[in-house]
Amino acid sequence: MEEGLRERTRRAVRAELAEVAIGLFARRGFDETTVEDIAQAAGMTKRSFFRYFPTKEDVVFDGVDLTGEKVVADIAARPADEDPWDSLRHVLRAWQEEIHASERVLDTLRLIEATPALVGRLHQRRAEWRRRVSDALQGRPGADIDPYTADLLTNAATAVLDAVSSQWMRSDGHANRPALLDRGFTQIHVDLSTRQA
Amino acid sequence: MEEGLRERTRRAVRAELAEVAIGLFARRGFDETTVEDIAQAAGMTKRSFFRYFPTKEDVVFDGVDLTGEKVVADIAARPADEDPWDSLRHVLRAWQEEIHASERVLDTLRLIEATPALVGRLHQRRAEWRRRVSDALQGRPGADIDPYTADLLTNAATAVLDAVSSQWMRSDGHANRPALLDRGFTQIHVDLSTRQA
DNA sequence: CTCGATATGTCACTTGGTGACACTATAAGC
DNA sequence: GCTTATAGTGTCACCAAGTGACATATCGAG
Repeated sequence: MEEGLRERTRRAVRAELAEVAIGLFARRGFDETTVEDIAQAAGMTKRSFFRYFPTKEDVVFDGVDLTGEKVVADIAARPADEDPWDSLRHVLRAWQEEIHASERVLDTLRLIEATPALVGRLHQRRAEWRRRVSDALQGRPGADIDPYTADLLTNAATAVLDAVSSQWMRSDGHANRPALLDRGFTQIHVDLSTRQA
Repeated sequence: MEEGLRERTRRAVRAELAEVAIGLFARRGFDETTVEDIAQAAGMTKRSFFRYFPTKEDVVFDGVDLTGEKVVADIAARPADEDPWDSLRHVLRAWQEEIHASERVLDTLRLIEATPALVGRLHQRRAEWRRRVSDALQGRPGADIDPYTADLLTNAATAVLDAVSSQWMRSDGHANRPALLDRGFTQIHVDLSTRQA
């Protein structure tokens, strides 16, 4: 039980740290804010900050986690005979609906877009995520998908995700993310025919 | 004319620096190699290294430049009434054929894949590149493409590119990049119907 | 030969990030 | 109530990536 308790308080500290950090970033900018600033504002040392987040960039992604254990698991849980493109659509749609409500996402995305280092970090995380999704697609029971096609599917899905985010920001957060996602998944088709090249 | 000359020697120095750096990275790893190591091996100071490359990461992308002014220009140069997806395919295919021959690309890609920092930097560069391509698509005379669709097209194209690279690495550089690209562009279709959501 | 631009070296500094060690508070066991 | 293990924190020293300022060397044009 101590395990759970510790985890809970740890998460609380992380959340507070993230809160404080985002605030400072929004006001002063990412590069202009030092880790020591954040730590001090949160009442701790620089060293302690790094006990909660591995890098300065990661504090931004705390709330808006795009890595999503959940997504990977959900893919695997989908009916095995479902078209993989549809599986991706369903899972990602559910995920979009979740974060659609969340406040702060818009600010966070703007911050990321305005900060090259954060763009890099985001895509780095997403690269890991994609590999796992791609594996999940291939690993489905009875799946007859070659690695190249699996990558194609996964990458195309993130292509839609990125376009959704861009459009959503263009609309100042007014656009409907799930609707945009649906539109993207409809506009893009992925053929599964392997025998071709 | 001095302009050109300076540019030429500058490029030579950059190339040498890149050569040396890649060599060290290959042997010792990216993180284990310090900028001072590189500089010293190339007969100069750490400070001078940074006069040729803005960051340690960038030295890796010197040869394999994925930013490609050229690609953007080529897009704009394509017949205005051509299907944008086909334009992308043609331009990227030509580009793939160019680098297909190039040695060192495989090593470089492996290095990138093995180094999170480089993955981040690669995608960061590519993000900038994509925005410009997307703009180019919309800017074509007579083009009736909304921003969302333009992003969708561009992102889908990079989705193919990424899948090609992955597959190519999986095959230890034996696979035919242009052929893979064609296959990807054929497997993925992008609808241009705007009126939908 | 002199002048002016450009490349380079030197030095000092900031910042992200890490390892080592000491200290404190808390919770469990006696 | 006292002891003791343990997690969280502070402190300090350190490395490496960049950056700005300034001095110096080099080299081509006049």
